[in-house]
Amino acid sequence: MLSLAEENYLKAIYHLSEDGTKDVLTNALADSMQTKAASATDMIKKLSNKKFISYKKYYGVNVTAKGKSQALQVIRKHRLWETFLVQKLGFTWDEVHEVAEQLEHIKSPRLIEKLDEFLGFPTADPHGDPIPDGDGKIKTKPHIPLDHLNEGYRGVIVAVKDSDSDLLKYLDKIGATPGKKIQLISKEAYDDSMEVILGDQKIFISKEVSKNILVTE
Amino acid sequence: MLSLAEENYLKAIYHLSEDGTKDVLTNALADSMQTKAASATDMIKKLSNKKFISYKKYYGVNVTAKGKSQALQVIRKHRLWETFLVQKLGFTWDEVHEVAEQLEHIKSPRLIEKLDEFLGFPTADPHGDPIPDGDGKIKTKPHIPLDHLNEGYRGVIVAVKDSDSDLLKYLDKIGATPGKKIQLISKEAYDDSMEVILGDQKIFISKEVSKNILVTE
DNA sequence: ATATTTTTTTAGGCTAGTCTAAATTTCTAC
DNA sequence: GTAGAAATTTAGACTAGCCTAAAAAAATAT
Repeated sequence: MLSLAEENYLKAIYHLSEDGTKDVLTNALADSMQTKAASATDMIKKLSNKKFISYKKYYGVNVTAKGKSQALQVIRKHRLWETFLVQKLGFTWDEVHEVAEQLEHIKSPRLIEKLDEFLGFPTADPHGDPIPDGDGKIKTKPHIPLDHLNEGYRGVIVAVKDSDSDLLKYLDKIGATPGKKIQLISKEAYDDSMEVILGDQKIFISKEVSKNILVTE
Repeated sequence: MLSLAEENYLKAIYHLSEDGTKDVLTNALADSMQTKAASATDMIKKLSNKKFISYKKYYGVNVTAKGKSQALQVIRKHRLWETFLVQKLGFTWDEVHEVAEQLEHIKSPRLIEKLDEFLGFPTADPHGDPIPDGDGKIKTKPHIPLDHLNEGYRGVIVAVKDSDSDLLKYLDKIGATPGKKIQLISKEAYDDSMEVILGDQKIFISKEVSKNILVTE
């Protein structure tokens, strides 16, 4: 059984490793957790002793199968709670993250089963991120950042990067939410800004924004 | 802002003081928290320094107005979550306490407002215990333990004491839940056991059980 | 009213998680 | 391939929350 702090570190490692594919360096972990490298090293040792990560001194860490499965359970809880907050309690998109950070640590397998059922077994959270099932399996839809595409593209928004609250508010305002159809009308070669059709509106967006909109096809 | 441990101690003090009316002794608090007296003393000092309780060495503690208000907020959250678990997620009566003990510590005033609204502003939890409002006000219904009443009594169950999971299961089985009408047919002077009508059934209950059923009138 | 028992507090030590500062290892540049 | 820079680890210290054992205060019994 992991402590709250251990769970948070493990989740951060999993995310930084891009779902377990890359090594994570101590400083990157410390930055992400807003602590110092020394603290990250301490926690790395603990998680390593418990076999959630494998650790080679000075060269960073990897999640083990055990660690990945544990991280996915936390992510599952986080995304189910976010879905609950938006769909059932009427929270807006950009308000949910902080609360879900707390709720994801509640220990009760039964609660999560029941919540999943109550929400109708959703496969994606309000940001479009996939919700792992009880066994940690993820239904991954392919998704491409909008800035990689060209004039003439038509598709559907599958997710948005949920890094920043101001960005989320903006995306919400222009209606760029998962599930919406989107059409790329023109793209300016100079700065990669673009004009798109979103619902029934024609909107101008910068490359900064288009990088954070993930679409199908 | 209180830590998780501080919140739990404060809540225990409030309950042991019977809603702030009695002094709470160090050993009673330690027993209730399943810790040792020395730990209770440590925490008493902390809560006292922060003005949530008033403390006279060797003579026990009292909740201050500030402490009472804080305790009621935690109790409010606990009871709202219990209501949610039973009404929305289909938990049974006896399963909710442990999970609510965790959920009650989530810090988000907005979450509690929204949850309250989602549940339709309930005034009592599944055990019949009153839910304090946002200002800590409690709608108290008068309630009498069933064993204090005599043959001929008719009334309604307002609450049950939620001390023990086996008791709750039994009460659930015989249908002794808050809101149900109850009629006392006969009472045996020898052992205070009694026969009651509950719904459409005639049931025999011992004094042990009747002490835990709280009724109106 | 004093001796004994009970209760409470204090003293000192432990772990988890954090920090700063120093030591060590790896990387980079020449 | 070695010097300096950057990253990482270690050492040692701090707080919160808990413990045991000893000391002190209050309650009780004769």
